[in-house]
Amino acid sequence: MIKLYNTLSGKKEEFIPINPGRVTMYACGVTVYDYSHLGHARGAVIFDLVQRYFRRKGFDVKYVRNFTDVDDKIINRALQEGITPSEVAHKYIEAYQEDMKRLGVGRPDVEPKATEHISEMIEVIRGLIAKEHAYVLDGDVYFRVTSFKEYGRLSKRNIEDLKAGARVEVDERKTDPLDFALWKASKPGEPAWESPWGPGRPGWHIECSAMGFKHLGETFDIHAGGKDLIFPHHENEIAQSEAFSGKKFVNYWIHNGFVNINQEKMSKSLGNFFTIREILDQYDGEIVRLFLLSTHYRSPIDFSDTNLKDARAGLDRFYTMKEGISKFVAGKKAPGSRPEELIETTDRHLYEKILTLPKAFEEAMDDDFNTAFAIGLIYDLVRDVNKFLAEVDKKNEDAAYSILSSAAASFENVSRTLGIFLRQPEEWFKKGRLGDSKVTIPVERIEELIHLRNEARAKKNWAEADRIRKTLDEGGVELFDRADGTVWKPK
RNA sequence: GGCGGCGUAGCCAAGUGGCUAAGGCAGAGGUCUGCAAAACCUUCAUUCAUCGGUUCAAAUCCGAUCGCCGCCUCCA
Repeated sequence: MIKLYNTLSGKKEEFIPINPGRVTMYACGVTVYDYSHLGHARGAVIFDLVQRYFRRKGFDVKYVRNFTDVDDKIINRALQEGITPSEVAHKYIEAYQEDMKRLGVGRPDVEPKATEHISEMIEVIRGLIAKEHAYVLDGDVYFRVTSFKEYGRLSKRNIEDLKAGARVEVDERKTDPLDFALWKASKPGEPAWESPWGPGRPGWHIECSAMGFKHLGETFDIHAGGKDLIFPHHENEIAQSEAFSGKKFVNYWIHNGFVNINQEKMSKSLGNFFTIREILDQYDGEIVRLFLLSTHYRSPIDFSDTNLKDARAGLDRFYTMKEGISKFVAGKKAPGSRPEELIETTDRHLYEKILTLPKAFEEAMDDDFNTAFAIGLIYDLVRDVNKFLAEVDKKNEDAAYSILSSAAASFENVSRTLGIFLRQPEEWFKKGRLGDSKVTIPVERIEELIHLRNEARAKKNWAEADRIRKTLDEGGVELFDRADGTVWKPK
């Protein structure tokens, strides 16, 4: 049973799909007017994981994440860059796709663009006008907030409070200051589509309703987005959708917390943001992904160098263990039948823990996608497996094989869902860690120096060995002499 | 001003009524190692912002206080 925190009720609720075994899910994507920042990455990573988790649990999932490709900011950007708005949108969609790929975020089933759903939006607006939930003003169309009695239910506000605190400059023509635009008449030179109210473009909120309707139906299971979208975006979506269809729009609303810097929300307006690609220049995508998953998705997460380094250290530890397992298993044959019987009683507990990891993982994930706890479970078992590896020589070989190959399988099982810890250790140590390093020596030269140093070591020429170590150290390379050979890592 | 949230060890972070308050990083001591690191072992919160209350029992529920943050304007 999956429980998730529903913003609508303010509580964790058992997930009950509209159609048994199926999940329809919509996540608000990005407005493509610039490179996306780490805050956007957080939502993308967590909701990608949510839909993957539903699939793991056997649900047939339809996951939709949109691109807002028509908007004031895109128009402004186009003027700045001297290209058309659609060129701006195209450029940043491409960039977003690259960023997502590097973060291990899969492509949703549908990635609708607002500009490709203009006629659907017009239909919804037309319906809202017919039902007197909307009105036309000089080529603009506004939604009449007071016509929807449940307005404020999601964000837990009432219309009076909103009016009292309103900081919006009031457009005197609107019937009510809270009314929001469904359709905006275009000024000359702006992107425009024909409509019953004259040439114009859609307001922001209407796209998600129209695209949700089209791809998922008038009522769907889950709608996701950042906490900052609760009001007004999602509140407005509910109002216009339910006023139009007369049906409940969405059963479960889930919202992720912000990425903070020095306890402040990372945002464009504060100017304290890092784009995903800036961060990926320094840290491998897997580090960033692990960092984002190591805090519960509804809590704020503080972006800092220390926290990224912690994530990197965690990956080092995991891959060191994975390497240990591979080294042991390599070259050995799988034992015959019932090797479990050879496992010593002292290792029974470990074996049990290994076999139940996927189940424990699911218990954590079932509880509102508690990835932080799930990762804790993995680290906990890493420690136990390392302990076992440290004395594996004393163990029965078949039993050890059985334990370690089971461990590899269990880790693989949960890693596949989390989208981390999936690489080969060599690849992690040679490539993954290189991203943020200050390694100034070419890899071939490093290997060559290591070879020379080992020749010196073989002759017990420690002075020469240490000189080479120092040279590499100055080039940002750290050496580790292990029983099975010398390994290097970026500092 | 309205609404919402948060405050757990040096740092990050789970836990939201009841076994020893997960896990990680950093630190300390040890095993190992030419040196070093990794790995392993040991250690590291009688206590959960503060003060009251409810309860047989609270980090977990209630109230107050202090501090921080978010939304109310485009925002993941």
